[in-house]
Amino acid sequence: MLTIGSLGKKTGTKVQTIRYYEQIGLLPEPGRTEGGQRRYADTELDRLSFIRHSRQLGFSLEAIRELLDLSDNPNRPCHEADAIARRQLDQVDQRIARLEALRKELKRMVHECSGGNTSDCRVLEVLRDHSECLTKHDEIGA
Amino acid sequence: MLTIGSLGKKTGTKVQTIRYYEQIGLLPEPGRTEGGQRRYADTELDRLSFIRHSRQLGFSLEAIRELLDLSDNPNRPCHEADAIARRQLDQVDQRIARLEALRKELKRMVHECSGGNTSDCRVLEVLRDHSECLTKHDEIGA
DNA sequence: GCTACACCCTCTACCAACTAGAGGTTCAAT
DNA sequence: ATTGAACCTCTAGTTGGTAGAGGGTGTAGC
Repeated sequence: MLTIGSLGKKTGTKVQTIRYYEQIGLLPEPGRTEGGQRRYADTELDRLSFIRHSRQLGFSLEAIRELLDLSDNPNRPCHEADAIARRQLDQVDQRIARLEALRKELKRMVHECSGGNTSDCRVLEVLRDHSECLTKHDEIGA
Repeated sequence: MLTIGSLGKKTGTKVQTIRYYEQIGLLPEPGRTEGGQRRYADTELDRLSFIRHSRQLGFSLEAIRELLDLSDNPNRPCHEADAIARRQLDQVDQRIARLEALRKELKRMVHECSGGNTSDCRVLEVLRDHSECLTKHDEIGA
């Protein structure tokens, strides 16, 4: 039986985060000691590892909730889990594309700056005047 | 003189967001009509455009606050603005690198899935068992 | 058995950067 | 004068946690 602190150490999770996951229903309510302290078994360790690993791969807590649900029902078809992962992959692809457009623009800004006063700073100038940009980037950030 | 709504339309900003920027001191308090409605001049239009453009390039509101400050003082040296932009560029580079590691892992997961039941789903299996991963990705997400 | 002290408990509030809605007022056109 | 869109303030919600106050518990050493 693990205390919340040692569970945290084993999974690389802060204690508050574990309680937070319990609060939003991602982790079940664990057993307690007489004095009211949480004690965890290996099932909970596995579940928390699953959650943390999924977070590292960028899945949202909502997506993880679905994945856990699928994982709990071994006879449900696999394509649902697959679809969630594919969706995540798409999002990552989109974010990379946006960030790369961003990088290009920033690099250009920074390279054109030649020192001096802010009155003729290229960085500020570009920020002031959108028309100086190469791309439209309506939604580049995010 | 612009109403808050038309200022929003011109800059692609929601009305609530403009009020929010005012609240946190990014935009000055504008003039008001007798009835208390905000009215904006071109200075504010420029300032909001600057903010929105910077946001599109991924700058934080705090960074934008500094940039606006520099922009307001034309005789301050340019390298400060340059440093802020470089910092942003570094962050973007790091995010891209992390996302690319992520994409690799996700792609592998998805490709290995061959349909069937969740009981032998590769996606779920990889999430369960970190050791199946190619990279360490302690901090891949984010 | 007693004491120290690290660890645990709940609760509230905070972070970024907005967004949404309730409930009420004003502006401008007809 | 009336209508209706747009405005006002205020509060609360979003995601995924993090921080701190104020107090209780578990256990190791003596």
